[in-house]
Amino acid sequence: MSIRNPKQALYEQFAVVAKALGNPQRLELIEQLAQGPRSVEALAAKLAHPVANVSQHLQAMRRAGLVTSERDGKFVNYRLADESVLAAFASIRVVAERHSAEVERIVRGYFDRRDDMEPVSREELAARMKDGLVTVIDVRPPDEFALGHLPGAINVPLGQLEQRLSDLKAKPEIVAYCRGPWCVMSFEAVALLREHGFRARRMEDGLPEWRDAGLAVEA
Amino acid sequence: MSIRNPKQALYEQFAVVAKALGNPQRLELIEQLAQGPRSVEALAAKLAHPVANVSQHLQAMRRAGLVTSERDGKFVNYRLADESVLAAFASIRVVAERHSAEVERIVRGYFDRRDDMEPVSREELAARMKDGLVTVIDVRPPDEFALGHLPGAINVPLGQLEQRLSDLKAKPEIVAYCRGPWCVMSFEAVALLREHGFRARRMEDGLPEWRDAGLAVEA
DNA sequence: GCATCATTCAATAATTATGTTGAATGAACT
DNA sequence: AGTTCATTCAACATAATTATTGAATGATGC
Repeated sequence: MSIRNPKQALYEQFAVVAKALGNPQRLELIEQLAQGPRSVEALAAKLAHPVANVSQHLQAMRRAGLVTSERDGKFVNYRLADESVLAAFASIRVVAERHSAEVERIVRGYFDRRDDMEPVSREELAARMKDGLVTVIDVRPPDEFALGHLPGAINVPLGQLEQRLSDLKAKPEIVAYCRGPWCVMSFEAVALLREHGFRARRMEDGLPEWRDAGLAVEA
Repeated sequence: MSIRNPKQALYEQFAVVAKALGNPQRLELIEQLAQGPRSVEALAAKLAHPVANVSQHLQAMRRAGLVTSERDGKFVNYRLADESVLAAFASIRVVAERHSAEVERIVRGYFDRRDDMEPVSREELAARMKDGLVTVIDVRPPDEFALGHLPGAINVPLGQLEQRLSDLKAKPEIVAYCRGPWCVMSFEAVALLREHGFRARRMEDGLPEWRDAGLAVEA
């Protein structure tokens, strides 16, 4: 159909946005960018993908309005257009969690200790932090931690957690968080901590959701 | 990459859902299904597309978990999996409205009287309806009206509006609504009513949003 | 100016999505 | 049993997406 009415034209534009979200690599880029702005090179390193490939995906997302870019010296930094992009990602995740048998299978297979983990909600954690009853650890890599983290959180990247167990104060409970609701690292951190006798839980969401909820972030 | 970690596998599933939303025809089907369950034939007639084509799109959406189907006699009725699908659609629409220059262009070109139209919010309309100060007209086709509409609304399909102007009581104001926020029919209805001297406005959302907000629907 | 280096472009090949056509399926009814 | 008819399947052609490679761009700093 060559002649389109305005409604069809609008729907095509909505489809452009959805299409831009319809690729696992781009979703991973969004998760990374939700931590903070990044250069193409940094993103390529994180995802372990060729730079040209990442650049193309970023440009596709820019065309769709999901991200913006800004040159800084010889680097081009990309960032999420705004929080509505993360909201769209979240709503797609909800649909998948509710209706995809495959998601359920993956979660069962790899996150089977999930029910044991009794995730802590943002609100609950904020309350417990105020009482000083909890040690909060951020298991993301240091560069992501540096761009913002929960107030008072200590940065213990997952790879170093085992060696640094003695650093953790013997508060009643340890809460681990990372990039977002399905970020694997906090699951593994909690499992490891429990193996060593700590009382540990996950925060339900990651830093981006915490920030979007208007809660305080330390830089 | 043939070996995938659970995170990548999850992201692939999220991408499946987003991809299923990444097609204008499927989005139109979702808008239709948001009005109520429909058979393949009915949907094909609404969209003026071949039945086999619509069937394939519906099956793609079913695989992605967006819709469910149920046989009723010789018809197969499809319906949205749940309200999270409409929420995902809405969040994608928000991203497009905020960041797509093309969407802005379309809206300017075809909906340029939009600012004049001072849309009525659901809450405001609900209040005015209670006071009996407003005539509510549903400009959708009769079959969609029959599946549910605002309490007290009268069904005046857009094509019949001009002939039925005399039916409209001289209440202080007429409010028109249709399928959703970007449904063209309510815009055109308001423009036509104003040309004939009526004081008319649009409701901001459509019936599906009204229903999802928990407000009363008449069958 | 010239070299460096992050990013983008261009060209290719492989895969996947899309629309069309006509035939197959399968439930309902005679 | 056979007919009808809504839906689905199968096969094909076309278009779009994706990853990969190497070259081009363009800003920086010597």
